[in-house]
Amino acid sequence: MERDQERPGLRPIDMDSNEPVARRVFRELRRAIVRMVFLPGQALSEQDIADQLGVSRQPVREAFIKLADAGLLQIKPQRGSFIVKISVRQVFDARFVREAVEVAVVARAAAEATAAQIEEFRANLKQQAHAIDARDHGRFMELDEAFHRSIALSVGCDYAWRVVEETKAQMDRARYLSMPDATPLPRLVTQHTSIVDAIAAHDAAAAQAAMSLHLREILSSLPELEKRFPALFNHDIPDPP
Amino acid sequence: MERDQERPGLRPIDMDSNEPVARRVFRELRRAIVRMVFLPGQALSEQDIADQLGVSRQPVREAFIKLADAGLLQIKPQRGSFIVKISVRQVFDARFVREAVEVAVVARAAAEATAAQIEEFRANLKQQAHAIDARDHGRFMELDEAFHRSIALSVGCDYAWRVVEETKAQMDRARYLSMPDATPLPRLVTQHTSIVDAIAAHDAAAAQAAMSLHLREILSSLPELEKRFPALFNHDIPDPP
DNA sequence: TCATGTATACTACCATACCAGTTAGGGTCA
DNA sequence: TGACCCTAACTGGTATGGTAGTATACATGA
Repeated sequence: MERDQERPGLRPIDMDSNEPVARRVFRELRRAIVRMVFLPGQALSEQDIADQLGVSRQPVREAFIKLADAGLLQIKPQRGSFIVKISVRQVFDARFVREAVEVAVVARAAAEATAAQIEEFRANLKQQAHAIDARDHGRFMELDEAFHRSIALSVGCDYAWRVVEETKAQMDRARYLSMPDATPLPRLVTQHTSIVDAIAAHDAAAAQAAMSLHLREILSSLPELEKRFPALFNHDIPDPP
Repeated sequence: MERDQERPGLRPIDMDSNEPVARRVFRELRRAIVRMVFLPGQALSEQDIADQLGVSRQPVREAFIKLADAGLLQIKPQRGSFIVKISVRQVFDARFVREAVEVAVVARAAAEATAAQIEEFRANLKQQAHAIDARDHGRFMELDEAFHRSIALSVGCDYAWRVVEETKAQMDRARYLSMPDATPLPRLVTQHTSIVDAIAAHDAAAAQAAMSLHLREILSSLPELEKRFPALFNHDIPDPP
């Protein structure tokens, strides 16, 4: 048996593609970090990753820098690079920004969304229900992200969604941690439905309230997670630069 | 006379410092772009900048990539890197996100700010008035930024401020463009004062409304600027990747 | 046993060299 | 004169070499 099959790790970078190697390395690493393939606290070496992926150190270095900007990797000069531990403070900060942006977006959606777009949202909701029936948590998380994204893009808030995406990275690590037991997914679908209903009714205030409530509940299990996986969390205050 | 005195350009990077060269190059370039030392549309070469700053291409390249992420530079592989033209669409998108975040921040400030912090805000307001009396526009913009930052940091919204900083870069280029004639600065101080008053009264709704109004007016002169400096603006839709 | 100095094996950072793709200009040929 | 092609001089992307700093294992000493 191939060991790579059992433990996902990192697959070699797909050659013969126009896309810069550095960008693909970044995406692959980011995916691995968010999906907890690399655990918080773990050290990552430019040389190691370069060898595993079959590329030189240079693109790996560029990917490292972008990961550091995204708050997923801490580069300690002349010492090493480490997956940042999940910080409850940091996750809640990200949630705060995400709520601010998505609440503003959904208000615009309630004012501007067309019937066709609302139908699209509802179609996604049906798929979410199917994914739950099939016990396919990974699929549900993809649909969840697509749901929020489609709302933002439907009203032209591309840049706003880009900001949300960055904040999501922090939050999603915690969500992947809680995946097996799973937060009650049907409840999330109910909340999603409330959001769409408010948009369809062109009730901005209700849409904002529904989105706000939804985003506040997503992380309700965070304190419990911190107790269950203390090694993956950063409890103290971060050291200044 | 030194030519460097007349045309700011780029000064050589300060040696003997622990801070990574790449970061300093990034800051210097970002400052130059936001202050319109490099004009939108202008080509920037990694090699040129490296020579001007007295460093190698490597840290310059890293700075370029970060500038591209910030939406200030467009890197066209094998062709060149160009200061992105100001896009009205992009500036308004940034403004939308900034308003969403700062409105949420100021609501929290209205709920939590202490008397000492409010005094600090008012002290800044006085300095703003002095800067206007002294016709020191540059100083005013610094105080303006410090004002918004101090509100965010006073309630622990460090990450939120980081997001705002990114959005500000887009907006500030337009503001520097309108600097000489100047938007009516006393009006901005009045709006700032309204915000502080609402915070002091612990009236979250009023604070939100004041901040929202303030951020909407900042760019009221943007369409006029586009007419006066058409070469610096990007009028068409951006070409897909 | 414990504290301390030192050699070594890392790290990330920066400089340099090479590569492939693009562009612009000049010369050639119809 | 005009369309074409080829060459040379760029561009950014990648690979590699060298340097300074840090952590650690280990030997040495009290």
